[in-house]
Amino acid sequence: MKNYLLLTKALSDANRVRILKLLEEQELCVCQIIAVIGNAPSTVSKHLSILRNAGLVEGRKDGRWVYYRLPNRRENQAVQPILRWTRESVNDDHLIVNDRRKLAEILKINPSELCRKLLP
Amino acid sequence: MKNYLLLTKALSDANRVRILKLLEEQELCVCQIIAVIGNAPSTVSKHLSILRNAGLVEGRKDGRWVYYRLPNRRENQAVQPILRWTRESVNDDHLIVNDRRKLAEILKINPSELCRKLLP
DNA sequence: CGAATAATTCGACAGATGGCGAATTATCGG
DNA sequence: CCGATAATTCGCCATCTGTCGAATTATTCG
Repeated sequence: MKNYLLLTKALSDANRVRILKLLEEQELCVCQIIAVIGNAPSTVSKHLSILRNAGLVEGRKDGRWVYYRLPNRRENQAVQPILRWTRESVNDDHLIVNDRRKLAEILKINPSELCRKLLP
Repeated sequence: MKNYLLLTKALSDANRVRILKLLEEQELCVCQIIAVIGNAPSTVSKHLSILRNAGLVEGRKDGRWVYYRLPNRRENQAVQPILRWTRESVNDDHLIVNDRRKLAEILKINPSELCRKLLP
């Protein structure tokens, strides 16, 4: 039950679901997620820690950057059903579609340039 | 997304999950649910309305009593995957096991007697 | 080493949520 | 028709949660 509630609570916020949907596409650096979601860095960081704590994302540190991705079956088998359900349930939502569009734009920018733009 | 969040929010409270797990066994009258969960009637009623609003339970009025049950495939196909996941994910939790025990006791009592006992 | 920068943690605050008791509604039984 | 009763709605309160900006940590690069 404890773990079940960690999952459902993590999934009961729109911005966290948006983050998950972004990561369905590919691994992303925190500053890229910030650029799409539009919250303050501290807020996004907290969301990511909640998702990680529930086992819904994996973090990988590379120098100054931290990359997040969905766990593969080896890393966390338990969350695969709920990730699949999320993948299938939320797709044609305007917000999500628009996020994908934004992400495509952001991926054209060099990540290091991106961060300098975001934190003035 | 709106519907997805209705579901995940509804499922992100322990007492609401307890109610769902009780209903996996059989249709139940509100007073029986109150007897197991132990919250005030108004609280249980609110939980039930949140669950119903998410499509996770169906209510049926029979005279003074209202009975709740899980929706069958005809009534709400969309929630079947998440109900199945809930059924499979939360099972050997102490709280849930104990609720089943309590329910078994309560089912021995005539429902009309039960209610008189509960609301003194 | 020291300035710059990516990310996280901390502290504060507004708004959402779960809880209860009182009031209300609907229904049964005398 | 009227009292009793099952359930819901309402009003209120304590707590939790999402958000931000400031402070902190870790790392790169001049």
